Amino acid sequence: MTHATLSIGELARHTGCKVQTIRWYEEVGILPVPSRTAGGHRAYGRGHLERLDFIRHAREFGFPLNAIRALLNLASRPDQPSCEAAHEIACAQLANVESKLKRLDVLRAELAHMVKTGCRGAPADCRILATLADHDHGHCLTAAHSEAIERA
Amino acid sequence: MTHATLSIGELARHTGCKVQTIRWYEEVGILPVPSRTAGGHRAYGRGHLERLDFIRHAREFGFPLNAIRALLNLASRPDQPSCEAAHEIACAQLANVESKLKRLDVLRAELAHMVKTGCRGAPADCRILATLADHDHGHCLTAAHSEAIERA
DNA sequence: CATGGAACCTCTAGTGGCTAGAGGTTCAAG
DNA sequence: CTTGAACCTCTAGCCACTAGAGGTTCCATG
Repeated sequence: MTHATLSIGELARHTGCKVQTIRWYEEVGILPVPSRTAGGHRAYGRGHLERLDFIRHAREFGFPLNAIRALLNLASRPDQPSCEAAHEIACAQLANVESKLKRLDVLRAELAHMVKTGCRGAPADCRILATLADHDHGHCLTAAHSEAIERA
Repeated sequence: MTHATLSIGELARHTGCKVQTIRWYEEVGILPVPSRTAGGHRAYGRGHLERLDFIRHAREFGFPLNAIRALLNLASRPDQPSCEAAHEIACAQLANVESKLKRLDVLRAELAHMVKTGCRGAPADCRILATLADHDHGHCLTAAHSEAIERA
């Protein structure tokens, strides 16, 4: 009753996280090292469950692990500046997502244009290959994608 | 006059590609091995320049290297089925970008909500940390982000 | 022709966030 | 006591690069 323990598989089921991922979170120090059974199996407690829930949820929001680490530190000691710092981290992530969206939107328009134009029967007239081969970027809708558009 | 050669640095300048990246493209076999000077420096020709231009341009459209490899093969021998195959690859990339856009849009809305709600003075009431810690996802606008929203 | 510094060379390791597999051990149900 | 699922560690791979160490070559000056 005091503190039931969970195997790594049970923890995985409870959190929707893969077993290997849990072990990897332990390795990179974002999830505390659990105690072990006599045979060497990991035994997790409620604290681990909550922390992993937090991590998974934050990952779904796209926060990188470093940001999650910071958020977890803030959450663990609810003293004064925590809230502001959390706000900053969330804002940074929002800005990140917004910039990705912008770049992807440009990209979509260009790709859609490329696909739509297609080719006119003859393979030599293929617009897709022509667009990609074009030195002057003349087929592009914009030149705005010049700096690393992927890595989005 | 016949075929001026370019050093790796000159090729980099002409294509907007980093020197290391060019070497890496060679290593993974997407850019042909160039000839060398007596001292062992790489010497590139016009063919390399054009191919690297194609690669860079395609990368700006977010095509993965494997797709670019396929596109280059198609471009090199303009026989019948090339155009259709190129179209397929471009469509796949467009679909890819569109699905990323959808997921990022959901994400943006949720993040914006999270940031906007903020906290109400007391750090214990911080909505950001609360949202992330929330087991039931009660603070989320949607539950649609459940499957891997990042990797976008 | 000597010199110096920029540009080149190879090789290794790191990024982020996992995922997959080999080869072996432990646990729990029957 | 047996079986087989779940666990263990360790290594390597993914993608597309990027960074750095430590050494060599090139070429424009003096």
